[in-house]
Amino acid sequence: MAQPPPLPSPSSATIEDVARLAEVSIATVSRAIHTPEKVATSTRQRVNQAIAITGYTTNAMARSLRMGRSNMILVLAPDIGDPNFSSILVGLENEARAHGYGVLIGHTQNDPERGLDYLKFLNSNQAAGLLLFTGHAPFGHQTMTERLPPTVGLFEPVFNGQISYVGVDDTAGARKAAEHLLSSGHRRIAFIGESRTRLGHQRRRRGFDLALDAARIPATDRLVLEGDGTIESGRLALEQIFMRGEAPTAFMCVNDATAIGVVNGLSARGYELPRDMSVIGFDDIPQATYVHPPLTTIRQPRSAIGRQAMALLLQSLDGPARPPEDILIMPDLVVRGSVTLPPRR
Amino acid sequence: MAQPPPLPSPSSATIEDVARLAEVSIATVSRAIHTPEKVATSTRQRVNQAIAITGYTTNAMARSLRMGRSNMILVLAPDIGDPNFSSILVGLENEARAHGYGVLIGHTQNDPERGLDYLKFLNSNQAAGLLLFTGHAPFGHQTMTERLPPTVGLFEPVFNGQISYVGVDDTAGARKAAEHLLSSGHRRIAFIGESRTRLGHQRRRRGFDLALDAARIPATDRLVLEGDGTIESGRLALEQIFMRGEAPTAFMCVNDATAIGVVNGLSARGYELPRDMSVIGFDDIPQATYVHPPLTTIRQPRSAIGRQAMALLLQSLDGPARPPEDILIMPDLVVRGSVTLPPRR
DNA sequence: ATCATCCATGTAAAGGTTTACATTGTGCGA
DNA sequence: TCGCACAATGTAAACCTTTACATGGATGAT
Repeated sequence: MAQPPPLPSPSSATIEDVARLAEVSIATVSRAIHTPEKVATSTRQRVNQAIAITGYTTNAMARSLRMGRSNMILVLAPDIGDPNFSSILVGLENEARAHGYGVLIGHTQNDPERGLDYLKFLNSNQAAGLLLFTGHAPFGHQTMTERLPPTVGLFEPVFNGQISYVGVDDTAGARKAAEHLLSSGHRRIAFIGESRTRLGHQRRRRGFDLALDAARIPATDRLVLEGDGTIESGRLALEQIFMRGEAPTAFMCVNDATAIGVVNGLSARGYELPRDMSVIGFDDIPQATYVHPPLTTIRQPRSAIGRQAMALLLQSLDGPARPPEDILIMPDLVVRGSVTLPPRR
Repeated sequence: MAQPPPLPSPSSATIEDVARLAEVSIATVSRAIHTPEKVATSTRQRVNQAIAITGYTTNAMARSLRMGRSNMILVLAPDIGDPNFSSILVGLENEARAHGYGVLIGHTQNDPERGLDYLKFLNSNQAAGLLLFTGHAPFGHQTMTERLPPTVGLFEPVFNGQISYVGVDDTAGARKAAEHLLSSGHRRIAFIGESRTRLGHQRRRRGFDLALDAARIPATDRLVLEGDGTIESGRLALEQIFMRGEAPTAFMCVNDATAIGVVNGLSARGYELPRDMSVIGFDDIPQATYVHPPLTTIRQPRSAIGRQAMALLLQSLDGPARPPEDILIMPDLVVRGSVTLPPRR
């Protein structure tokens, strides 16, 4: 008859249980786990057996308390639903896992109270490193970075550039987008989504200007409208343009959400796209494929950003402190159906 | 002249620093924080002052280690990008926060290895409770639930119903959807997304059958196609229907993603919707608004589910153990543009 | 004046690890 | 045979809290 399997201890086993069973001291158990070469083979075997029987797993909390450092990385995002977020996460996690780190996610909702909760988490050494999504400084801007563990920003700089960040080369990407419109023959182009606060969006504006400068399009021929990067803001900007009565032949939008707003607005006004108007976005979010027409846009190299950001973070965890470093990855143009030649006058 | 502000200790202050400064014992400090009524007013003031000066925040890890329980809730999801997830999260977090708990998110990607990492996290008492998204059992199905902290499932039952879950009443919701199609005059209706594994989807199928039974639609008039709930699966099922040459007048899809696949497929074949075909979905994901035509669907009461699930979890944290309990919330029909009368023959 | 209460505070243990240092025992060279 | 080096293991402190229990002093009743 088969023996019933050994009962796993109801509340999980401690290192002491293992030591007792293996008839060694707890120090030896710890060594058998972390520096096996310092333990005699026979002892090691007994310990491993005892671990198997008890089902022991080391209490990460006690471990971190003692070591003053955990092996978790905290990723803080203002909005988990951000379509950029979920795809970047996989890159982050793969890289972390390869180095023995786990990833936890915190959702701040741009609420400083919540940010503070996570700050306490960090101050208790419950995470060894911090990743900040989309340039938000979740603890209020005055936070001293000295109290934080090693930190890397994702997509946008944080804390006035006091820390490293990994992002896309917004200027170059935007320039590619604008050049695509120019080379399709457009001359009157509107830029939708001017921002005073978001650096990335400012850079995209700059890329737009660089391309149009190079093509010698006079500044007076450029329409620039403000927007906060939401679908609604795209629609709104469109209204303003039509109120002024100066319709361009193409729209370059600061991101895909804005572009979707513009596309919807144009369709609602009876324009047939892309015959009557061309629209280009930035980001390549999943929805970009499902708009009609599918959006031509600039693709965020998401998994590359995730991988590099985590790699950078892990370096500063293990290695010595290094000066902040900005890594910009070049994005690519994705041609779909929303850009064609301008209509004949 | 203003004094320079007191330097915050470089590595964060411990309770001992506070005690020294306030000239009391660490026990008194702890009491001043947690049971202030047991500390003399004057002492309490001195302690509070010392806390302010040192910038002390209690080390959550040491606290949890001592108390054998933390005040964090872990939410485990196979796919953070799931459009249901982000909106449910807010409900969860609000409820948790109101009771002094924080929320951390783990992304399992349906990878048992990652699941195991989070299991270690739990076994170290780093989270007091667990929330499982979409019926996935991230540690492999054989895991003994005894080792887990109090756990509640979201949307679908987990561990064969051994734990409570909060979800939508899929059967009733699907019935509402089917009845909407019936009352619009449809008689030949296809159900897209039959599943052998996902219970929620099976229930939706059942709601479909109940409605059609009640309307005395013979079983032979019902088309049922398999699908795994992805956009692609919707498109695929559509192909099969056309290959068989038995087009219905309406499609009831197991979820919105499937419905989007069907809508795209129909448009690609030149059908004009909703004139030629009606389509109804389930879930009401954000994209449902941006398809053409906007999708009529059944709305998941997301924030209610989040709130209730967290409330249920918190109850079993504080109160005594209770038997597993299933809470089903009734979803509502959202009428948009994808359902009309069937075309005349 | 004596004693019992009670309030405010301190002492010390416990929670589960890791690791510097101390101890033991073995083998080897002289 | 002695002593030394080194390998294997054990002892105990430290990480930072919380809390049961002990202590001391003041208050009030008798």
